[in-house]
Amino acid sequence: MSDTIEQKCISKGVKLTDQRKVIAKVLSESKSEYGESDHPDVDELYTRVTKLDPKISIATVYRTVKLFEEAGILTKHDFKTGKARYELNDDHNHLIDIKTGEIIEFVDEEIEKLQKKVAEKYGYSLVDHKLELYGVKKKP
Amino acid sequence: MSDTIEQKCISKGVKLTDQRKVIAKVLSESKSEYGESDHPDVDELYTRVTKLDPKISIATVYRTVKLFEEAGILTKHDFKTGKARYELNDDHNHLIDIKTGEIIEFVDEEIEKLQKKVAEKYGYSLVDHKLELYGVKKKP
DNA sequence: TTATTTGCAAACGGTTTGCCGATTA
DNA sequence: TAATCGGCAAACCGTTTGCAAATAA
Repeated sequence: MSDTIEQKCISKGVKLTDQRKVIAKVLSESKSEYGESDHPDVDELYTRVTKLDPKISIATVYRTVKLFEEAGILTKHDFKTGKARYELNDDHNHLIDIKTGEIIEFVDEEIEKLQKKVAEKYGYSLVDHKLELYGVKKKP
Repeated sequence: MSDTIEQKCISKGVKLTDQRKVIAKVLSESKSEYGESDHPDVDELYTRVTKLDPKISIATVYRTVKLFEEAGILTKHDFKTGKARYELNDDHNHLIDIKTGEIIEFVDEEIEKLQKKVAEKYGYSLVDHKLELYGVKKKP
């Protein structure tokens, strides 16, 4: 589970090219100072990637990001902001500050359980879910 | 609360043009046979609208839909499908069949409460939320 | 009348793709 | 070597916008 991206690629039969290694490196370093993913978009990834290898094209970033998503390595988010944003796969939800855009990650076991229950109730088994909370900071 | 779209427009100071009336009409008739919204995208709206008034342009549909959204009449959804889809404002969540694309609407008071609790926990007051469950139908 | 709206077509911005030389396994 | 990949630039597609004519209030 805590394999590196490169290991995951190998186990999924994804060819490891230089460009993909660089992109993988940037992705695994995409953490905020609190250790959470900072959810970069493709442009942002592209600028970080070209610092390590200036010859990589943005088309490659798009292709790689899609590849990694299909391999179950990355998760794509749309939020309410036009551009798609990516982060390493992990099972958590997002609380988004509608004033600042700050993103807080959280998990809540109880909510997870209830989600499963709702799906069951309609005769479905839950495959995936997306929960986004939008809020404003309260005065202390 | 159960005002018609036209009434809402008037109370929000939105000018009622012929085109907007037609689009409002189509939107309020956008129900599945079970009375749920069928979540049309702009293209779909456009084809329905032009059946009533063939001269309306797609630009007007885009502008109107955005206007109605800003007026709190419509809700825009992105789901995982490229095009934005719209429905009359209502407070419910979506369970999406990943095989068929069928959309089931649901509300769950318990989940709502927990969401509010999570936001509070991080010092936020909840302004909006989005919950999507993706599932597959179980064998009976 | 006057500010707003519409239709048209062109522009936009994020994303995808065809071609072909380069690279991986 | 065979299959896949990457760079480039052009295409794509949903959405937005500038402009002049039309229209709601």
